[in-house]
Amino acid sequence: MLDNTDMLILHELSKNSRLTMKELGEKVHLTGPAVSARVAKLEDSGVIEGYTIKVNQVKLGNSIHALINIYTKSAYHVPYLSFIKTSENYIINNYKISGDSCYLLECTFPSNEQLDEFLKGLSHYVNYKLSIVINK
Amino acid sequence: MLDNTDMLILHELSKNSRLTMKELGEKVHLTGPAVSARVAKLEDSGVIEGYTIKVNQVKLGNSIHALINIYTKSAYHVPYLSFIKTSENYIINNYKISGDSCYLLECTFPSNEQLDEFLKGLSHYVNYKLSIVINK
DNA sequence: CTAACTCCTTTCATTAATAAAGTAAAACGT
DNA sequence: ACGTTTTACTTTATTAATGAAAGGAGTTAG
Repeated sequence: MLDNTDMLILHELSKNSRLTMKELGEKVHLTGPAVSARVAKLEDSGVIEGYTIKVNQVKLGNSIHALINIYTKSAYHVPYLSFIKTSENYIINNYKISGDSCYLLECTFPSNEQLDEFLKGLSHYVNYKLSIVINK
Repeated sequence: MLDNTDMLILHELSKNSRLTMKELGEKVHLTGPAVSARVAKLEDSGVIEGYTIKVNQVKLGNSIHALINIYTKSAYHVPYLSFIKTSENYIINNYKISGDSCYLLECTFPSNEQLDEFLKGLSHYVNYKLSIVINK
């Protein structure tokens, strides 16, 4: 399915997805058109889901990175799920998980005020346990 | 510092970081060179930290997405940190966090065998609580 | 009022992307 | 074993984007 060259391509594009096909080709020892065809295949097969940027949230003013374990009070999760949709700008990920809690919610906030506001709303729907990311 | 156009640029590049400057310019109502200069500024200021791809880990054969709460036995974290460096291929993120546990470790594995192997090694250095991502 | 600065557009030369054609090797069926 | 098809690549040529340079409009400061 995927050979070593494909893995190299994924590795290089993970490091820099704005490489030109020519540059990428040089890194994996192929010509531009050849590597371009491989990348198109990786896109079509869904291995490459998209191209994106890493944004420094702190420089955007979002200095608080929070991980919130969610414990739904009832088996009915819809109220929680629609609540976090209304706060989409803060949400990075919402993982449904096995184990202790039902979800792990990853968010960023500009300050404790917005975090507090968010938690106030959240507490209407679920119980939670808050962790703050200190590093990495 | 950042105006509305910059935010639009970040939004569009988050959706697709391989847009040409011309295409990006059309989306934010600027010419190619103008938007190119703004993007260069965002890079220089560190707001844009890099360009990357979203890879479908399942299609890569990594069907298990694990979140592991780490409880270090001693205050000395180095053995744990060097252990996860030896298993770098599985690791996505290692967050140092406040709250109950010391770290939240995010990893992917091809199968339970590799996960089991990893946990066996991990248990020499720390206590842990394992969660598996079911969705999103 | 002018000078300096910022932010943009336009133009143009350079460079990359893309489509098309051709080649070589591998896989397939008979 | 043979010809056919497929796959993966290179080369070439056209089209399109990038990037540098020049210039203009609006803003700020002296």
